[in-house]
Parts: sequence; C-alpha cells; structure tokens
Amino acid sequence: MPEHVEHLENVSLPPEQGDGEAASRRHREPLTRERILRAALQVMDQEGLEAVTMRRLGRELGVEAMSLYNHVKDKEAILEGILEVVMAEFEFPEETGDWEADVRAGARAWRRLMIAHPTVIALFAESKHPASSPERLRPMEWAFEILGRGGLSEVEVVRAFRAFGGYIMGSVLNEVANPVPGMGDRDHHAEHMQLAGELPPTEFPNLVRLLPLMAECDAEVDFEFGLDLLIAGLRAKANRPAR
Amino acid sequence: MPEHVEHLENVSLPPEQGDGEAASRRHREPLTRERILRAALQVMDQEGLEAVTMRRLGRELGVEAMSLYNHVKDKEAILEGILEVVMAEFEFPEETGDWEADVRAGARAWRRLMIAHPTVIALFAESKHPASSPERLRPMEWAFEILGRGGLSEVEVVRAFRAFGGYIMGSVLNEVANPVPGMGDRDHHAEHMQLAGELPPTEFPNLVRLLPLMAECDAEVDFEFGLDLLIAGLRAKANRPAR
DNA sequence: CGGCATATGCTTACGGCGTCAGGTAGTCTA
DNA sequence: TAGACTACCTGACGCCGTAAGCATATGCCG
Repeated sequence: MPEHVEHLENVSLPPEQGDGEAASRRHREPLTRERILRAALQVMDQEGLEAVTMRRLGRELGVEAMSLYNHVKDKEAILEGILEVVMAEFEFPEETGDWEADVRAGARAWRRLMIAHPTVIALFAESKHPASSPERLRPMEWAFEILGRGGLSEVEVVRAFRAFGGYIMGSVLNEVANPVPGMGDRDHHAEHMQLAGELPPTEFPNLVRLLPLMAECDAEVDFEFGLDLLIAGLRAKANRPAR
Repeated sequence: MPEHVEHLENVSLPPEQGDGEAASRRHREPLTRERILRAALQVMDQEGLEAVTMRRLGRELGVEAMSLYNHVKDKEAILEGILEVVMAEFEFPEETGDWEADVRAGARAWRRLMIAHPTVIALFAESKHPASSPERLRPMEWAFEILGRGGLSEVEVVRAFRAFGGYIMGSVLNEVANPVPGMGDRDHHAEHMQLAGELPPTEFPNLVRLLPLMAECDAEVDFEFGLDLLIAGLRAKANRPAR
C-alpha cells in the first residue's frame, strides 16, 4: 500500500502552515445536495442517463462515492432531484393578456425546457412517485392559472392541462427518441432516407412516400402544428370567436 | 388455446436410456430469440424494466445468462426486441370508412397497446435508434394510410401523424408516470389529495383547487378529450363539415 | 485549554450487473 | 469415424449501488 498521496491541489492555496492535506480539504468548497444535483444534471445532459453513477458523480466532485450519501438518501433521490433542478429552470413567459398567445408561449417554454435537457423525458418515464416538490409544482400552478383564464370550466381546465401536457411530453419524446435533422444529428436523416429506400414498397407504400418528407420536417414547426390543432379545438369548446 | 406441442422432441432421437440430465436437457424446448423476447416482455410487464436482466432471463428460461448470447447480440437487442414484440401485438381496428371514427379508433388502439405494457414508454424514451423492423413499422404504415384519407395534403398527413403520435405517447406517459385512480393504484389518489391539503394555498391556489378534481378524473375520458381537440382542429384544417 | 459530540468524508466489502474467453458435450455430415 | 458445428456452461473482469465501520475536522461545553 503506497503512502498517502498529498494531493496536488494544495499548491494553489496560500501556504498557511505545514499540513497540506488538511489545508486542501479546508479550501475545497463543501459538498452539498445542490452541488451534487448540478453535477448530476450536467453529466446526464452530456453523456446520458447511464453515465450518472454514484462513483462518477464522486469523481466529478473530487470525492468518493460514499460521501454523497451524507447529502442524499439514494441514487433515486438524485434522479428526482435532477427533475427538481430542471423544473426550477422553467422560464415563465411574460403574460400578454391574450389567452391564446399565453397558452402558446407556455407550451413553448415547456418544450424548450425539455429540449434543453432531453434525457429528463426518460427520467419522467421511469419515475415512480408523482411530483411533490414546489420546484416541480410551480410551473404546473402557473399553467393552471393561464389555462383558467380562457373561459373553460374547472374540469375543462384540468383536461386541457392534461391534453397540452401530454402533447408536449409526447412530442418531445418522439423528437428525441426518433431524431430528425434540424436539431442535432444529421445522420438520422440519412438513416430515414435509407430505410425508405429499402422498404418493400408494396407493403409500405405510405412509408416509402412519406418517410422522406418526415425526415425533412422541422420539429419546431411540427410542434406548432399540433399546438394549433389543440388550441383550435379548445377555442371551439370555449365558444370563443376566432380572434 | 393450449396448442403448444413439442414437435422437435420426438423427431430427434429414439428414447435412450437412463441418463437423467441428458433426458431433461432434451425435452426442454430449445432457446430461441422469440422465447427470450417473450420472457423479457413478461418480466418487464410484471416487475418493471430494472428486473429485466440477463441472469434473470436465463433463470426464467432454465438456462445460464451467457446462453442467451447465442440468440441475441446484446441486452440492448433484447430491449429493442421487446418493442418489436409489443408493436406486433397492435390490433388494427376494423375500418369503417368514416374518417374521424377510424382516426379515433386508431388512436385508441395505440393507447390500449401502451397501457397494456406501460413500461414500453420508458423503453421508447431510452431507445437510441429509430424504428426499423417491419413489426414496428406496420402500425405506422397503417396510421399513415388512415390519416391520408382525410383530405389532407401530404405534409399535413405527416404533421398530423406526429401530432397524434406525440399526444398518444405523452398522454400514456403522464398517465403511467403520474398515476391517478381509475386504473390501478388507489393510493396515488390519496397521495394527490394529501398533497393538495398540504400545499400553501396562497402560493398554489389553482393546484389546491384543481388537484382533487384531477385525482378524480378518468384517464380514458381525458384521453378522449384531447383526441377531440386534435380532431376538431384537423377537421377545420381539412375543410370538412362537422359531420 | 481539554474533551467530547457531531458532521463529513474515506475504506472496505458484498452481491448483482453485462459480457469476454474458453470449455464441453451432443449432433450432423463426409 | 473424424471433424466441424451447435447449444449451452463455467469462470472471470470491471463496473454498479450501498451497508458498515473508521478517520478526521469542527463546534460547543466546562
């Protein structure tokens, strides 16, 4: 067993006194739940969910894996914490008073958040407990507030929330699970095209015809298309004039 | 129907004597990709994604983990195979000729499939490659076919497909990730209600008021609500009369 | 100042994971 | 009958999450 290595970090601090190790430990900022969650989110964004590992987070923070347990209960708690951090990033759009515009802006803000951290979709899909932290509930509260101004009944507000929420979630899921160009990977375009070329045209005539079209679509435009459908339907339901 | 017969067994060998191990090895039906995928799907449905393990599947099939590799490349190939098996279960609704009814029926069939195997959502969310097997593409082809009959332009068909697909995916995701009663877990209802009771009412007035409503909602009815919105919007776009 | 409680981080270890490398025993064909 | 092939097994490696216990630093008491 080699002797204890005095980490090189201690050269960066003022030479107070003899004990290098103690000094280095003093000057590195202490571990916190906050710091852990931020590191976890970063690793997840950059390298995917399977890279988020206790040992890896420890390495990222200059600490052993077991030290993390002083600040979080579980790995599961870390994953839930990531959701918290992400939802806390939600940027509440400025309210215009125009109901449709506000709904649209809210939907876009939500989508933008998910697109910025695509892997959270998988996190949602695997999470076992419903949301309960204020960070996760605040955007929800706000969405209810906005939707409630459209002349809908209470139960319609709930249903509209679920309809929009579902649509946003699913759009992003399809977008990141089945990527098309316009956002990121160019090679999936080629993959799509090639697939369309290889398909037996008698069994898959529509696919052969439409897959290339699909590959060319802009995910953002498509998102707006579905949003239009939902809002048009809702407008009818609320007996509003087409503005 | 219990039509399962072990056809290979009697063909192969005359009844050799004695050796118990050889005999037992002979009458267990041989491992196949098919059998592996079915076992994987069953384990996943009953115990969740994290229970799907090479060793576990081996145990399930009376075989060591490494034997699975004679029939599948990877664990990842197994997970993709599960998607294949599930999508092969898609029940194509009978076509009525009524476009709206057909679209609705298709959406319901899709939803029913996901609800029957809730964990596949997580699989979709994690899968890295777009669909390419015929089993996964056939329902897609069919959806394009149905949507194409509504008087939409080609690009609108693609967009409608993505809108409906997104909505279905997301609805089911929200339904299984944030369960409410009516389908399965009763205790989540209580959880919701309790949460509503504990929330600071000045910060979350809408949540406090609407969460109980939400807990009472029927997921299926809510699904239909969103479906109505989308179809109403689409009907307008296609310049069809409200039938 | 000494002494202890508490908080923080480290070490070790256990069982389970995916999978590589190599072994073996039955079966098929020349 | 020899050799190849198939289908399965054994053992090992390096990961994983985390339980248990040890070491050290800090804060509070007299």
